[in-house]
Amino acid sequence: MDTDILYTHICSYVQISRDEFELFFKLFKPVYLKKGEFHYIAGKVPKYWSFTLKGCLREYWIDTGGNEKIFQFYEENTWVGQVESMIKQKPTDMNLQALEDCELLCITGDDMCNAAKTPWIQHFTIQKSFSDNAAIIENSNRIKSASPEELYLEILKERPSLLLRVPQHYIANFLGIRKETLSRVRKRIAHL
Amino acid sequence: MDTDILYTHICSYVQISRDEFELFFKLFKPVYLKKGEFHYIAGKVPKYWSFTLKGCLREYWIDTGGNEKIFQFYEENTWVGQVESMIKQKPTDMNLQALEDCELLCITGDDMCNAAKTPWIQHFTIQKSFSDNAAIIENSNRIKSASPEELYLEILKERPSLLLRVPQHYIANFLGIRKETLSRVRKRIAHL
DNA sequence: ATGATTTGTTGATCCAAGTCAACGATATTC
DNA sequence: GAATATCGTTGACTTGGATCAACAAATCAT
Repeated sequence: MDTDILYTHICSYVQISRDEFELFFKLFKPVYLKKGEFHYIAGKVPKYWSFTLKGCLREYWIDTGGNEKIFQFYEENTWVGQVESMIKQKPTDMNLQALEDCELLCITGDDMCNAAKTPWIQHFTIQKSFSDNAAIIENSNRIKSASPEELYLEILKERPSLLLRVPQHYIANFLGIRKETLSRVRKRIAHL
Repeated sequence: MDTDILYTHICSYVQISRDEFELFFKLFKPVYLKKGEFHYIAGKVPKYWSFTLKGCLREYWIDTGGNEKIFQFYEENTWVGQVESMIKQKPTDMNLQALEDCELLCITGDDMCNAAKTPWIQHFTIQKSFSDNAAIIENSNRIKSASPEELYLEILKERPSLLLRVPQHYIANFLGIRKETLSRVRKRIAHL
């Protein structure tokens, strides 16, 4: 198992030695998902907090009208999990599904809580929580205020890799528009 | 100064003694805002993290089109502040304005960081950050998926006090619709 | 390979909300 | 208490995106 990727990632939040990292790393186990499989589903408490090594996943919930709403896509080197739900042992309302064969590094809620007694891990957790918070707000604001065309151009600029691996109708869903509308937006943009 | 309100509030997150609380409480100072005044503005780093004792505030940002977008209203017994911005000394893009004369309890970013060395305060901070996180996601999801009428009915149910003290056009802005549309929604609902 | 499913495009129509404008009602201010 | 902002309602009109439907293209399964 190549530990470099996660080590590098964590170092972007906190300065730690390789040894400190290895102790933490021992708590993770690899999980492999086939395309289409679920890592957690609505109505249950997720088992793990996970780091994506390979693959792409979509996290969605079902709205009151019974429609799937994609909340987020996760690609390589991102964390995914329902921390609040695991801590409080409260079922999540999100579903996490692999869009490709995936390879994750997973830690249980309990192990994470214990690990958080270690100062640097606690610090990492807090930093991450705050920056997640800010990112969610920013993302939420963006979606609230932009037109479909602006949203698509933004995703084209910010996350071009997504567009190459995720079916368009999922992108449309994520942006809160119909697949037909996205198709037309793309056509309009191409003609510019 | 009546310390009961904040003490009770914090106890809903962590079990602490009155003495422990008083030590923490010493770090807060009262701030009074007149209707219309700003507690922080976009482009600067906010000075304080604040607990609302009295009054109502709106937090908004300016979108790329130059329009005000209300992100949240704050009433009594809620925390308001840009934690990420204070920690990283990075200017916020939010404005916080008093909609009524307000009374806040404020702690500086530095004092908060120091205080976070105390275990219960750190625990409180983490818990709050996680639950904020979950709340923001839920709110963002709601706004994404509901019709104006559903949104208004929800606010009517969840935060009826807001409707009594906040001008309707601010509510409309918060819901992401025009004031005329909200007026018509209200008319329709009244006729049911 | 071939049939079946998933995915993406295009056209026609509809409708909810935006826009513009006028006006009433309500607060604020001096 | 008159003058002035602010706030809320209503009407007429426009429009962007949803909806419905048909089909084309790509992918998958056996």
